[in-house]
Order: sequence, then C-alpha cells, then structure tokens
Amino acid sequence: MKIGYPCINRTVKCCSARTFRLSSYSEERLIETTAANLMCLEKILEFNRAKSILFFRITSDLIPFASHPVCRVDWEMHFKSDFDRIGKMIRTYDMRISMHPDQFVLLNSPKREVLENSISELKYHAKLLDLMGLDKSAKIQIHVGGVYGKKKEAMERFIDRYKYLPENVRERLVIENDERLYSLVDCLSIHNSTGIPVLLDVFHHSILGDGITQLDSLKLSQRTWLPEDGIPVVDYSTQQGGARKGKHTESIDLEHFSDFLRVSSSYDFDIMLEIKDKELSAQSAIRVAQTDERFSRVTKGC
DNA sequence: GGCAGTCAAGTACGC
DNA sequence: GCGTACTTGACTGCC
Repeated sequence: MKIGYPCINRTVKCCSARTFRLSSYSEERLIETTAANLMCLEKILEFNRAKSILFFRITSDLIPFASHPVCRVDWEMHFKSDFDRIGKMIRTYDMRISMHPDQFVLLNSPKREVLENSISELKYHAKLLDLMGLDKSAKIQIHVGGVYGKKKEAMERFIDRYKYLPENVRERLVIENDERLYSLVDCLSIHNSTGIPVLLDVFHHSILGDGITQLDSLKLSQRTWLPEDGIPVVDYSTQQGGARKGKHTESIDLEHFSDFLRVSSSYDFDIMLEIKDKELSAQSAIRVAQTDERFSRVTKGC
C-alpha cells in the first residue's frame, strides 16, 4: 500500500503546472515553462521520497499545449535527458505514478472533434509515461464521460472506441466511477466488454453506490486489475461539511480514514487522497497508516 | 505592485 | 439561457 496525493505541493515553493495563454504561445515560452515544470516535479518527488509518500499524480499541465495543434516543438527529444533522469528517480525510489486528464477528455462524446481531441490528449499522457520508462502500473485514469440522454448508447460508444485506441494508451487506461452518471456497476459492465481496470473512488461510491457495500465495492473493483496493472488504485476522500454533495474535504478526516483502513484490511491497494490540502493530508494519513502492515511493507528503508 | 477578468477543450444541473 | 462545478489556480492587461 502506497499513499499519495495529486499534482500540487504547497510546501515545495514551486509549481509543476505552470502554463500561459494560448495567445502568448511561442516555442521559447513552451520550452522555458516546461523546463521549469520538470525541475519542480523533481523537487516534489524528492520531497515525497523524504516523507515516504510513494504515490503521486503528475499534472496534465506538465507540458503546456502538448496535444494542441499549435505545439510544433519536439518536446520528446528536447527534454529526453530530463525524462530519463526523472523516470530513473521514480523507479529507484519505487514510486507509483498516475495521471488524470481533465474533464475535456471524453471518449464517448457524439462529437467527432471532441473524440479526436480526447485521443490526442490521451496519447500525450501515455507518451509522457513511456518516456519516463514507467511500467504499465503507471495509470491514466478517466471517467466514462457524458450520458447525452441515452446512457446505453453512450456506454456502447465508449466500448467501441476503447478498442481502437493505440496500444500504449489502452495498456495504461483505467476508468473511475463518478458520483453522478457512471457508478461502479456501470464501470464493471464496461470492464466486462473491454477488460479495462476499474479504479474505485470510495467517496463517489458512497454517493452513487447502487446499494453495494464498501467491502463488496473493493472486492469487485480489485478483480478487474491484472498483475501487470500493478496493485489496484483507490481514490479516497470524504465530504466537505456544509458544502454541496460531492465536494472534497479540505483536510483529511483521520477517524474516517482509520476506519477505512480497518474495514479494508483484507485487500491491498494504493490510495490516492483527493483532498484539498494535498501533501499535508498525505503526511497525516501516513502517520495513521504506520501500524498497517500493508503500508509498512512497502516503505521499509525510506 | 495590486486587482479583476479570463483562460484550449465538455457536460450536466440548478436556478 | 446563464452560472457553476469538476483537480483549481495562474496568467494577463490595466490601473
């Protein structure tokens, strides 16, 4: 069991997701911003290593406009040595990496242009992970997409299009249940037709769960992961008090997290904390997990 | 330097 | 029809 957080670290005084306006685009700007982002990513990984945080979600903004037609820079070659170095660091530290393209990636959209942009974006994500030499356990997680008034057809479109994705995208892609449209049951149905692993979001499942218990949700999602996918990943959060339903908490609820570890003790998985204060909650979670055999097994020597 | 409006991209929902 | 939410700031032009 590894515990991690997404994209941003406020303790390290830099941002690995710096970008700029499309109207300000130039090759120089792209190279300068990407170089700064990569340098910051290394700093964050070093911070994580020092704190035994061995799971991290890399921002999709690492290379601004990488999948946009405006981008003509051969960033793969230009930053090859950086990708080599960062990839080696990740492998040496035995870290797990994931990515989560944003809401514009919709494989089941009825609009051709949206589909094409989505595939370009997924190719960029897969290329980045490939360039770092990471194995297939470095996953790219997406949601199933929109419903467009006809859910069955929307799911069929996802299944059909998944089959035609480039292999290096398919090998890394996983789907995550959301809290409004596609439940765990829907994701499992897509898994049955495609083999795509299902990443369980325990918070979303608590909102849209189809009556499936937390323990059963862990069991059902775990079965969708093959050995080469690495151990399953679970997204964890809780409700922010007083906010709209589905809003992620500002800071981890350690009592709830401790209960979750106890209830789930018969399963092993990596935990991505989708919590606003990021690395602070990750460090709190790790303190709680110290006594958990699943966690201590992988952090020996850190 | 500070501020407020805006930012590549989609969709669903509440008002 | 518009504003908002999603992982949320960060960039930009104007004063």
